[in-house]
Amino acid sequence: MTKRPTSPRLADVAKAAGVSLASASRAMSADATVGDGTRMRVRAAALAMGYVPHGAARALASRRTRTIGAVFPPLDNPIFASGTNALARALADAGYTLLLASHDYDLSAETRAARALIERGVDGLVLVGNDHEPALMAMLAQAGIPFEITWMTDPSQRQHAVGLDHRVASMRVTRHLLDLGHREFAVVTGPVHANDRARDRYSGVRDTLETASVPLPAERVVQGDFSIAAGRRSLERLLAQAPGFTALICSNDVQAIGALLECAARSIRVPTDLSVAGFDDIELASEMRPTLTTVRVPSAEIGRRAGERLLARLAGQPVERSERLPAPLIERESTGVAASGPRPSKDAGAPDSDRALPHAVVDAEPAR
Amino acid sequence: MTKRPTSPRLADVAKAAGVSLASASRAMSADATVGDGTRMRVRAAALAMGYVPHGAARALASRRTRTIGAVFPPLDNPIFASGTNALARALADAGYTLLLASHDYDLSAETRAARALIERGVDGLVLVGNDHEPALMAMLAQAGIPFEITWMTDPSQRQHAVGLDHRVASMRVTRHLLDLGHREFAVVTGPVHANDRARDRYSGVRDTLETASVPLPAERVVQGDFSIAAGRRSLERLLAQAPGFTALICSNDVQAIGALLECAARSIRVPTDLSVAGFDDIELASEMRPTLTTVRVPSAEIGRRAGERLLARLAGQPVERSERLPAPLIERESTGVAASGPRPSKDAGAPDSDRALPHAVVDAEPAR
DNA sequence: TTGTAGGCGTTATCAT
DNA sequence: ATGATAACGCCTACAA
Repeated sequence: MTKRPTSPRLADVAKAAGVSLASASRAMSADATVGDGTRMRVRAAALAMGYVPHGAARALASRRTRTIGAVFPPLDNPIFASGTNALARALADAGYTLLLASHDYDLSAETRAARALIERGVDGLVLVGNDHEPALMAMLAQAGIPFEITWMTDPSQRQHAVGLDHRVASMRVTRHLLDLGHREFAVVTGPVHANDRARDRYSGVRDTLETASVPLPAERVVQGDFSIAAGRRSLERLLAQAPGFTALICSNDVQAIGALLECAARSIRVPTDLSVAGFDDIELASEMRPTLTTVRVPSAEIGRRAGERLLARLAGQPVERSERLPAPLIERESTGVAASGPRPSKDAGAPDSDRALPHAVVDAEPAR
Repeated sequence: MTKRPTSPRLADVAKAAGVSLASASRAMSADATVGDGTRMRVRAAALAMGYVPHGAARALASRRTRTIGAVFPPLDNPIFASGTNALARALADAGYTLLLASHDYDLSAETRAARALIERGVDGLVLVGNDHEPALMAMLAQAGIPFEITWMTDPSQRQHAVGLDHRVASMRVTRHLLDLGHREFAVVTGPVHANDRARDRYSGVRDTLETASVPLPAERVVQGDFSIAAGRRSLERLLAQAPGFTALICSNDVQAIGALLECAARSIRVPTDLSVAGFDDIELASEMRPTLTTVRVPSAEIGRRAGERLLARLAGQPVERSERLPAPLIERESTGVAASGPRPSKDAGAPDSDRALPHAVVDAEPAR
């Protein structure tokens, strides 16, 4: 044992390069004012010694960690997985790292997780939706940490947010089915506690039907979590307790695919006997047979933009408060003219030709 | 403006509680020797002032961050998503936080990502597989950071690892199909660069066939990435360039499901005309029609165990070097007796009754 | 352009 | 059980 092999510090690098600690520090950080020769020598010495900066020391002195935190619902959900992935990538490209925490739609767990991230000194935070404990918001305010709300927009424009209007998108789906002549609806909703996205989607359906004077009795609404199995069971329950519906709206694609599989198992023809719609447009939606009518949620773009926006704000650049991404209705094979639909509202004779275009993208952004 | 509202430091809490900085520090960290009264007063003061510990300062002084890093391939892959999820949870339960980085099967990106994590002072690191740049291993060694290899075991027992033997599991799948009388095989392999799991799975198939003197011509092997679309295209290519096979082995479930969907589109009956097998046992595998024969990979458990093992090692507890989790073959509906299978190796008359048990778990751990 | 020196907020080592 | 006080490794005015 020669000397106890502790990893080299910046001071060691400086000594090896024959410069002061300060110069070494400048040479290592990109944009400082250092002589070219000095920079080269320092960098070379650092490389040779296998020097790795000490993040904590750097953070303590500079008061920033080049780290962004994110508190997400379970990553098992494909949309959050792809969002996380895109977020991590956007940050990495800028030399930032993602600190990740997740929770099971449990607000107090979310607060604890966020607290852990804040203690770690994250420079910014990414949250999902607007459902949070006041304590969390207070912590963020006191710590002065910039944050982004994702997947949702903030109508009040108080928070920085990048996402979509789940309610409007959901109304679009409902209207699509109404236009196909459906009058007997059933709904599979997700867990709505601590999940404003699911709540908005449900209220979009309910209110649209109400406006159209189409009833949605309580027995035609069931709640299940976001899994294929839950989708199957939900349809099963609906068929048992209130059969006779011709249109089924699910809170997300995973549930809808479960419903489609259950239909296949029961020889229920889709869309002849039953139309099924989802939400998210995961890869499987366009690959299933029948292909699934759904709303395209740009998860990866949400993740990417959240990262970019946060980085821009940290750099002092202006960004618009709330950014709404398009969430177009994607009409596919799983929805069609109502079987026993009474009076199809519009051109009930023609829609077959429309449906012949499976992957047609109908971006019905409300005209305004 | 009264005083510039900077967030309170431990010194402020100490003052408010009427104790010294040192006592306040001890009162905040669980296991120190402090008087009960002191602890109470300090905690109360901290709560009242909304005190949040400064992680960087703490890390600098204590030389540990209570943070674990993980460098994963894309989380789009369901197995990594659930593994990440379980890992994050296991760590959170112990007061640790997960620092996450991901890469696209790019070794140099992986090294860069790991470096970023090490700079952040992670107390431990989780990697996937054994394919890494020597530079990364050198960094880990020099920094003295404990790490876990996941999804793979390390036969040499040099590294700490928790995972499964992809080769053996893959051989099990192949033998299952051989036993069903298949002699004409086709294989969809994943990207094998920087992915020893995929390599092992492929070699397991190839070697098993070779041992059985069953040919696997080059035209019967295609490579595609891990997506449903790639699975479909791969089957398409195989049918175009070398039709006539009765068994298809895919590198993972996502590809296999793509293949099943393509079969449905082409009216190829599964398993009557073609048997299809996957790997991973994602949720969809048991929900698809036909249900998919595959290997159950305990992704969530791998993530959880990786976290637990790392925490145990950090606590100085002993853990066995390399931990192999069971990866049983799950026989389901997508595999069956070879249509034109020449001389079924064994009891070709009976297997139908076996196949009548769709979800049967056959854990064929090699006897040894 | 480069060097000097004073923090950054906590923990840990000593005394007491 | 508690209190001073010296690290911890780096950044950043400020001075030269």
